[in-house]
Amino acid sequence: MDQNASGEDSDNIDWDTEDELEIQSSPLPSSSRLTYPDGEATVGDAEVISTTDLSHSKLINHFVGMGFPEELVAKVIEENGNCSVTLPALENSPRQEQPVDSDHYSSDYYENFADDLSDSDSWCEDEENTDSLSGKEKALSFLKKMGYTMEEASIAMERCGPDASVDELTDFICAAQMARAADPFFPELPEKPKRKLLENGMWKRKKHRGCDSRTMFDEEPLRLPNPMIGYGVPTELCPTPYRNLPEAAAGPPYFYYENVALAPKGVWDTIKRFLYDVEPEFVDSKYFCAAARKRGYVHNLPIQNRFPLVPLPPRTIKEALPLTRRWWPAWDTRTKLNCLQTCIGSAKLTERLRKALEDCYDDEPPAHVQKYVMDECRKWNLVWVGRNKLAPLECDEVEMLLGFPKNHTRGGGISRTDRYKSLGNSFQVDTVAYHLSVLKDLFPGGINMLSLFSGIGGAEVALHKLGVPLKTVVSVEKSEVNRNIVRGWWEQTNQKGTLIDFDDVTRVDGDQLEQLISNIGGFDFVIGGSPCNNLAGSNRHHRDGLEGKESSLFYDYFRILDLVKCIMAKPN
DNA sequence: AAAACTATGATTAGCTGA
DNA sequence: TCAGCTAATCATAGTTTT
Repeated sequence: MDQNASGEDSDNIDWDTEDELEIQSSPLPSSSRLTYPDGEATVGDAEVISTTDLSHSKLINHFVGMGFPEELVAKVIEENGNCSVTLPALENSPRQEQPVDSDHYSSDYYENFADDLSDSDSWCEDEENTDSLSGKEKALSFLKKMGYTMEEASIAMERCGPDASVDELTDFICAAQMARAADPFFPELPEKPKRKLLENGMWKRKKHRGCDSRTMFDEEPLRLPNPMIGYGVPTELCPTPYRNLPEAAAGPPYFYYENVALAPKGVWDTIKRFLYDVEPEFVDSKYFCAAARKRGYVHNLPIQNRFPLVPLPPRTIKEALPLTRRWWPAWDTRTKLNCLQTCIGSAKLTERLRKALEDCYDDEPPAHVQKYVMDECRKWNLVWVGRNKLAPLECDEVEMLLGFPKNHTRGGGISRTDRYKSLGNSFQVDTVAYHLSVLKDLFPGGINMLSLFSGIGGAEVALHKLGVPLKTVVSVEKSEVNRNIVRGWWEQTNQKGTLIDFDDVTRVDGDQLEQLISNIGGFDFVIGGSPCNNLAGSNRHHRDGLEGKESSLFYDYFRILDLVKCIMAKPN
């Protein structure tokens, strides 16, 4: 077999990363303190941070940053010391069922809030009256009394787990409500005529009503760039632009979030708003390898002086899969594969294609057959493996295209089906590594990393290939086979640092994070790509957007990142 | 019980010519 | 400006085989 002959034995390369990797146990550096410009006027950071749940304080700042009047936020905080009570007070406002109707954008929009705060005092009493119930019933009952629907409450219970505190539950519901309220295209919202009116005329008119009326609704919807090269790719010559990060986005820690670019409308606007208003960087991995992979990345990393992994991977199908070259007909003009997904084409399909081609004598097939074959080839990423023979990619070919070492996902008890699934859900290593390359100079002594939704370890592999020493990796991954893959890779590559496993992001709480941060001296980097199941176009059944069963775990990414930011900012 | 196998559209965005 | 077209898409559910 000469399919390895291209010299891609990346797992055999000496990466010269044998620096001493001492684990630090020093106290938090006071220099890592953050400032929160959003809340500086009326929301006293010090007081808010001292309340029970740190993430709430930043949520408050978000409300201010998103256009809620500071007076209102401040007032609510004054009335209720605990953020977890004040946030629902804000969110039970008209915003929840806010129709996209120009009538509701009048200047008295916020004046309605005052009325909705009227019974906020009674919540605390209700909390004490439910002691006799079980934990779950108690929480449900409490949430119901707070004005949440049973549906919201039970979704939150399911998402946050049975042992979640009321604070965590309300936190989750608030996040979901914020998303729902902020999404002008949310399903239960108005019929089309009004929407059109808004898009065509009313939208712009509102924008010119002065800075005071600036709200989240005024933002232009995000558009995907064409070409999809983000702030630049190694193979396209263009100067790196300068970008101005929002102050609230600044680290520590550095963070990096990933998900599918082609999500339902409004999803990326929501993601952006939660992640400190950082503009997503949309990049297609076809500029890094032989397969397309359109993804959005939200991060606060520097974008100057990036460098790619070398050697550069093959960037055409024929270079990546040289054995297929001799079978490739001239009328199949593909040079790149489409997105590598979690499932492959069936044998029945390739049989149908073979028969359709064999019926065409020995000449070129007629146009309609060519179109039929090409449509299926593009849909299922088929490659030519013989005369009239098409086939889906093998697991190891997917591994290679995604930038993983050969056999990275092989063996150790994982089925072939699960290999495709895990690979299809992974990062493209070269793409991510290009973005993360700036960490090498920033952390020559290595990094402490929090890796959420780690999967098969795309982030870890990328950093290792870059030569960034991994001091501590706290990895959170639900799938046991995936955790085994990362653990196996960790040992096989003779990592000198520490790998710590968790299995459930919804169970990661502030106490655990405080403990971890105090032990390792803080996280330098938080990375994760949350589930795309409910965002991806391939999902026929439950493409429910960010509120979907799995994709709503995005809010846990935000929650955990925000907790880390707050803990790291806290003077110690 | 686990793994393999197979059938199953809709939502976007971009392009083009009327 | 817009209907009509091309094109892409980190998947799920049900069934069969191992």
